[in-house]
Amino acid sequence: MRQTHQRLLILENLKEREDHPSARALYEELRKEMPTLSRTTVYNTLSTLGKAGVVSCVNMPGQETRYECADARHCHFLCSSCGRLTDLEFSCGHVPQINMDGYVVQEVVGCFKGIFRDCAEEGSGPSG
Amino acid sequence: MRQTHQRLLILENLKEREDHPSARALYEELRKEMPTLSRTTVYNTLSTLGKAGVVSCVNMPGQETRYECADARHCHFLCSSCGRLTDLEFSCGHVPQINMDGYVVQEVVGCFKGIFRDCAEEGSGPSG
DNA sequence: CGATAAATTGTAATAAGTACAATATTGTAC
DNA sequence: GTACAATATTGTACTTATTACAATTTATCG
Repeated sequence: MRQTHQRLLILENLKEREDHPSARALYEELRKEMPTLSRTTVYNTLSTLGKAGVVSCVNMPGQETRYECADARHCHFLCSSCGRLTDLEFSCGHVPQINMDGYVVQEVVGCFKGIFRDCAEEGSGPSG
Repeated sequence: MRQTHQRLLILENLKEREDHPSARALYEELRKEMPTLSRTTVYNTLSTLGKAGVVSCVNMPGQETRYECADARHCHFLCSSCGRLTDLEFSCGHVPQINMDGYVVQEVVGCFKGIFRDCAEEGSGPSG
């Protein structure tokens, strides 16, 4: 894989931040540093880095796909009030067990949806 | 909530099948029985039933949102070869524990991606 | 049955993501 | 350093899931 300015920029940015940005968010942010950057490149790069196992993504209903650097397996928590997506320290522990059956697991997408206590106390909840 | 033909039809169909259809798939299927059914109604109904806690949905990268009747908490397995989405009997066991911290969990979205042994043996994998 | 509030419908819009062809850049051989 | 081939980037156009909205229809209650 070639080392291009765009790829380095995207990967560096993804390493620095912990807010699991979407492709759009990355594009908006990085355009400030590299105005010629194209949306397509962001998607391509995330896809390439994803296939290379360097980047992984999180998908939740009604949300854009959000990306992070792939490291140890962990789960995610999405706050339905503020939209922040954070890492949870543990990983789902059932993976080895389900390899027994009729399928082979390649990837674990564990995600928890709820609301931060802060958010719950501030407003009166996500929909009110 | 009003009891309409459309809602009953959608809910009944969702109860019968176990393939976790997408809104589009439901629409295509149910149009045979009710040709006047509109796409918007399918989306509206799934959203309404979702808010009522009757229906839940599963989201995986690069996939349409797929729906099922909400029952006991469980995880899902998506086969990257044939696209089938099946229920896994267990649920992620960490939910009570993470209620301790700074957030309240409302929903668990546990999903495992991989390949059915059948699919793996038949072809030479999803991309070949 | 008639009123009213809610649901359905179809069209149009939004927006995430992809395809593609032209241009530019990278890594390598010399 | 220069030339070359392979790969990456760019921008536009397209696809497609989902949402917005206004007009029409239907469910429910008296």
